[in-house]
Amino acid sequence: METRELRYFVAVAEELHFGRAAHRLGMAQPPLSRAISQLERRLGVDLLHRSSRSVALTEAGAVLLREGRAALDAVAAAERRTRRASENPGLVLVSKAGAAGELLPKMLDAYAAEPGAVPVEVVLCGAGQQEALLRDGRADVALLHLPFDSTAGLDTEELSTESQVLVMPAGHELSTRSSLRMSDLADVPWPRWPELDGTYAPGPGPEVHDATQLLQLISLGRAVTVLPESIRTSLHEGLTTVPVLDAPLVTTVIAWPPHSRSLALAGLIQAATRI
Amino acid sequence: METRELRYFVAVAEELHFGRAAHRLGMAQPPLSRAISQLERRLGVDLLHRSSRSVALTEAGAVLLREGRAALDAVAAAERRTRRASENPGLVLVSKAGAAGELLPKMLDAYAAEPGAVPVEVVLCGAGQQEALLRDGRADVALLHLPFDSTAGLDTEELSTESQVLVMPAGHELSTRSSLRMSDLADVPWPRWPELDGTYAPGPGPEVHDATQLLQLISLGRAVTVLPESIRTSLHEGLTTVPVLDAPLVTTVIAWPPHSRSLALAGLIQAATRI
DNA sequence: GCGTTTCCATACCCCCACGGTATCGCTGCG
DNA sequence: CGCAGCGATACCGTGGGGGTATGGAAACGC
Repeated sequence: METRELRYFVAVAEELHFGRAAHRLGMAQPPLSRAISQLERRLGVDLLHRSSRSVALTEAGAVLLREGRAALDAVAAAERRTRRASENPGLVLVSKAGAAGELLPKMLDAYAAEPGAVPVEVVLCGAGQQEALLRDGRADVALLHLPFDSTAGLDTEELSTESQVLVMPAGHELSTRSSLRMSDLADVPWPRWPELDGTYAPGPGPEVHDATQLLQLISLGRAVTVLPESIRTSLHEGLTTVPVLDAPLVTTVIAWPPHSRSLALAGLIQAATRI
Repeated sequence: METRELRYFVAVAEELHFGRAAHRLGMAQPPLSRAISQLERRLGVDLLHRSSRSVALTEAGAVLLREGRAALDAVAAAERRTRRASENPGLVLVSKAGAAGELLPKMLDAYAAEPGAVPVEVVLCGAGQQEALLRDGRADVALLHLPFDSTAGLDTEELSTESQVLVMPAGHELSTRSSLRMSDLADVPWPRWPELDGTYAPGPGPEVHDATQLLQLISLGRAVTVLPESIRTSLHEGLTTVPVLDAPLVTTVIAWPPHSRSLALAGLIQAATRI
């Protein structure tokens, strides 16, 4: 199967419309129709139920859509990483903006001090995007925070585990407590983070899209939230924290695509786990 | 990048010889040379150091070899799974021969009792092959045993954790002990399992390639070994076990490729975790 | 109910890119 | 210095991928 065929099929399967898919692919509709039927004939599998009015996926077609997307991602990642490897011998590390605390600089310093260390470019992105960046080859390695991020399909090493604290303005009614439980926070509206598609789920809390914005909202008394305790080192005045005893523990892991353990990456991982 | 180009490059990168690579690909050498230089020109990256006498990978070439293999695997898996989905709506589960104990039949029964369950084909294979079967699409889901198997690049759910026991013939000198420590076994020669390539590492222990063979060797007094305690339910007479207190705990997990969570697979995973 | 619109499939043509053969040019070796 | 080995280049033929025009079936409007 050629990637061209996969691209064609994925386009048709997503649009469920040969005309639109052909337009998206920058080609005419008839060759696209032919390409898909050839693919079906070569696989010996019906991928689409067609009537002259509508197109629908068969069971097998749904499988090929899922698997084909992953395969196309893998090909794109191969190309991107190859290009990056030639123009820049370094690594690209991705982390959530504002979430890395002191671990990240320590790790980078420790790695930079090693013989044979390569430059590490740090990319900060929104929550939930790290996986996509790793999968399609724009990044080599990521810092993830369990249990929030998923490590599906990645190799990982645990770096640290920490408890969580409630972050609030200094004058907040809960700021005098020495510790809290989740039940104390039952009726607090949580800030809402964007979904993968960039939209927000409905709810009472304020919409936020990065940690800076969140901390500013907290300063203004418009929000409170529970964050890993390492956030305390980067809080400005006017904010205070109280431990939340039964909040889930947050584990920071370093994660990378399983097949891509280059020498440089192995060094960085090793440096990270030694901290 | 087309898969054809990737196949060509991988062949050349593995052979480091255009003539042999072309032969392996069933084509003549000149079009292969051209295809590779075109690929290099299109990527804008030198993949190979060539002299008229020898070929060597550049840094970027090494990256493309790694990533390209993974991408080709993904494409092959997409094709295989699609074909399987059309001719057979079931799932293929792979487990190490003799390692699944009672968990596997329980799991299959629990799943089969569910509404909408599909047939599950069980494939038993040698140690360390499950990952390859999952990666290239010949299987949908696997039972793995940590810490022996690696779950790199897979999604997993823990099913059970058990301690390990020493398995030996009934008359063995250690069989009268109520428990053991690893230090008691320091000078016991371990049976040797095949490596990924099918060869055996040198060493004093007997060579084995499946659990049946191993148990027979133990019956004959030619070997002893440490196995998860669930093995006890399937031991025939003449073999006995003693707990090894400080042997690593064995966790059985169910594992699947991260992007392939079909409805049927989700059902099987759920049934498995409920046990 | 018939024209119209909206799709996907078919028919036909063209061109390019892929693969083949022949050959060159470089290099290490006897 | 000649030869053998190997990759690159030159040139050619063909198959297949893409284009346009058109067919044909199904939903929709009046």
